[in-house]
Amino acid sequence: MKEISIKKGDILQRKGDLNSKIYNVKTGLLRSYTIDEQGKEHIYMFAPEDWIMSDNTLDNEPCDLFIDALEDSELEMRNKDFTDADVNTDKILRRMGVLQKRVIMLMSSSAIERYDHFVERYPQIVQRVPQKMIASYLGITPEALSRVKKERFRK
Amino acid sequence: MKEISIKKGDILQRKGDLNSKIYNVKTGLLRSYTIDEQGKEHIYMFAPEDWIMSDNTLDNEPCDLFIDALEDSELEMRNKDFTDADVNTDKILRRMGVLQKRVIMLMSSSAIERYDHFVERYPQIVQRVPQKMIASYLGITPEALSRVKKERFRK
DNA sequence: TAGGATTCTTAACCTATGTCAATGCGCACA
DNA sequence: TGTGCGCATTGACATAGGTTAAGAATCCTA
Repeated sequence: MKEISIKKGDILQRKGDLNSKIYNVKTGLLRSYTIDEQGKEHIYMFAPEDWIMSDNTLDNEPCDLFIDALEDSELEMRNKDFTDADVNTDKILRRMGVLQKRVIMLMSSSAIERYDHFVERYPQIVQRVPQKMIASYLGITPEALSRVKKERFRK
Repeated sequence: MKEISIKKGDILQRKGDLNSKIYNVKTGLLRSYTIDEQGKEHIYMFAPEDWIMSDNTLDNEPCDLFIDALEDSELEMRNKDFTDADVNTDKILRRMGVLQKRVIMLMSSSAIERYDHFVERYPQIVQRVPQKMIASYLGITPEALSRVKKERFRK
């Protein structure tokens, strides 16, 4: 285990890397994202204080995700061994719960429903990142998010 | 831990239940799915031999998923305590890897790309379930899957 | 082996969201 | 105190996938 401090914009991991670590966020805000063949960015997860951030690419293949800092951050970095007591089962379970909800919402909810759910669940993050990143997390374009927010207002 | 045998069609868990268990599939095939407000079914996961099946709804809330058997199956059923040696970290990591890939593909790939990926990754499952269930897993309608398969063929 | 149920395909039409381009705003910095 | 840059908004248009309905194929099961 190693404690590290990083600045806003610093990159911790790049898509294709092999030495994937697990980060425990003490202060600040991390983001993981991928870039597809068309060069488009898709945010996979935000990790504010008290969350863990890691890439879980299967089979020790080159990882899929970039990880960078959206704010100056202090982190604990360790190798991915799950038995480590500090990466406790509560955080793993919470992570799986978030992913389950996310998959279900991507499959069954409209853009505006996903947005409302996000704002309700993560009001702090909404304050801390530009709206285009929230759109990216929700799986839509910034233009679409702008539009659906406006449309809802008309009702 | 308890060993149970169930028949095709048997339901192990319903949306809204509280006593969520974790199942280790020894033989057979399970499926988890949700039903949205419009009554539409969305498959969350398949679990063939050697996979685990569980609901990871957050905060001990009523669960989101139905779980049923697509084939006669033999299972090990246990409570959700992660420290149990038999629900090992390999399976947890594999599960998180699958979810990560799933989220990324839902956000960045077209229907036909998701289908091709599924067929490549799970050829056995393709043989064992109707195509409309694969469509449901991919987040599209059976009609759309039928169409995109045909369209690809035209090229 | 027939008959009903389920699944798959196809077609016409619809809608949510993407794409592209233009504009304006707000903020950091010279 | 301007000015440049990233971000948000808006509009016109494009498109992937949804909806509905019908028919064809397949499969259970009596």
